[in-house]
Amino acid sequence: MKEKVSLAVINRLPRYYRYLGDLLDAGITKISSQELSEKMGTTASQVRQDLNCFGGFGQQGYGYNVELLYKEIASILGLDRKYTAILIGVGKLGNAILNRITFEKRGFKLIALFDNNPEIIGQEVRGLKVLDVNTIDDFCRIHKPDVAFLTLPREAVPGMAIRLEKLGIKGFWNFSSGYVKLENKEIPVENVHLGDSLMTLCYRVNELEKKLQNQNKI
Amino acid sequence: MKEKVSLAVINRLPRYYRYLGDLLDAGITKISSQELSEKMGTTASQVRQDLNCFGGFGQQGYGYNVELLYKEIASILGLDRKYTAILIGVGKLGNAILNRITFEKRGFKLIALFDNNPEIIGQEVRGLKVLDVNTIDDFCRIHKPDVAFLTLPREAVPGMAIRLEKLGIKGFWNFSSGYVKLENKEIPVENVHLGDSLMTLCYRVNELEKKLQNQNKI
DNA sequence: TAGATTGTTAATCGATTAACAATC
DNA sequence: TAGATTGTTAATCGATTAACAATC
Repeated sequence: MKEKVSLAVINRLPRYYRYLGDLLDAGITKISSQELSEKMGTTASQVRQDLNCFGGFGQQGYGYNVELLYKEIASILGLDRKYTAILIGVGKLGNAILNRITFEKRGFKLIALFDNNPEIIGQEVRGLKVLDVNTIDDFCRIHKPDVAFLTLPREAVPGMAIRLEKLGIKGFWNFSSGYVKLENKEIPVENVHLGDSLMTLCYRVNELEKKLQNQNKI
Repeated sequence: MKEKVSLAVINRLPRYYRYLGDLLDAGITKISSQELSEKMGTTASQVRQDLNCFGGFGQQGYGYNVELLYKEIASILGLDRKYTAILIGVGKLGNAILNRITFEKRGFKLIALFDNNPEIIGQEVRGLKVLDVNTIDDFCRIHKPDVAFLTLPREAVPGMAIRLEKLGIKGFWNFSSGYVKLENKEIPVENVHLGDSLMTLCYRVNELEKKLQNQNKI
């Protein structure tokens, strides 16, 4: 068991988890590091190294029990813990996220939604009434949510982040290109920078094109 | 100028680009690698190494011209190229993406939307009529779009990806947890795995909690 | 010119891969 | 027992950081 596990490994855990879930659904009960690595597009060595950061879940000569490993990874990720979450910004993106993600399976329980648009406030979304963002301070003092999902406009993000940090929020899932810059550098911030992802795609398509053009020349 | 630039560097380019855009907006004309690194939370050395993969854009004793560097990075990423794109799946997520991302600034021009829901087909979104997904083959043969944005349900993704690959699509932006598994391994696939991101956040919040608890014990 | 800061080479660090003894 | 496959140590590879001469 390792002292401090690198972010590279952590980022692979959800992927292992997904693949194992698929195997489970397919009724497969055991898998070797070799087989799993082929599915993931990595090496057997890496699979074993990664898993052994957290413990020896396999069995020599046999491999890994799919169900056991699946549950172990859920436990490592803390998906059984259920942190409470609030979402700020019930616009199109907020709605899409609410609609698409099963928070409960990912370690969170959504307890409130906030917006500043009078037309949206009061609406019911996914069983929760949208609250006025002006009441967020009181809400946090009373209910002490663990994390915040930020699906609001770019400009509003930095201020809201600071405000929520002061209110005791200890994790951010940020969808805007605005920066979540906090006092406490230890508070985790997961950014989903869609624009960045798209620009990376642009670069890679470019590279492929260049390559194809060079091949045609030869 | 480097032969093959690592993905680690590529993934940082959009971030440089964003920060430079902010500087530009703020009317700042020059910046040193040191200053830029502080904003980005990295080292001056890394900034210079990264940029020098593509050319010497700075000037000794002065630093980098913000506007010039901004334009250079746009050109490296290929944002001036404007690849044509289609989007498949005009549900909540598709709509949110359409609403939020300025494709034109990210190297793409959206030319068509597709869905299989009769209620959605025919609607106009962002100036484009939603087309029946059954007509996608003909559309691709005629208009030869470069890339596809996949915002459809998980189950539909693998089949659609293969179908589109055969139709000549050479880049995918995938929002589902379904796998885009292609014949040609060189075709770029950018996955936006929201669930993975959320699970990583869960892990990191967990780590922080553990740390705080240990501190309290001491 | 003196000071600042780049571009680039060299050193370090960390992550990935390979190898193999342990063992189911 | 023989075969398979893990857990783990060692080797390799790549990425990051440091250092410094070049030069604006």
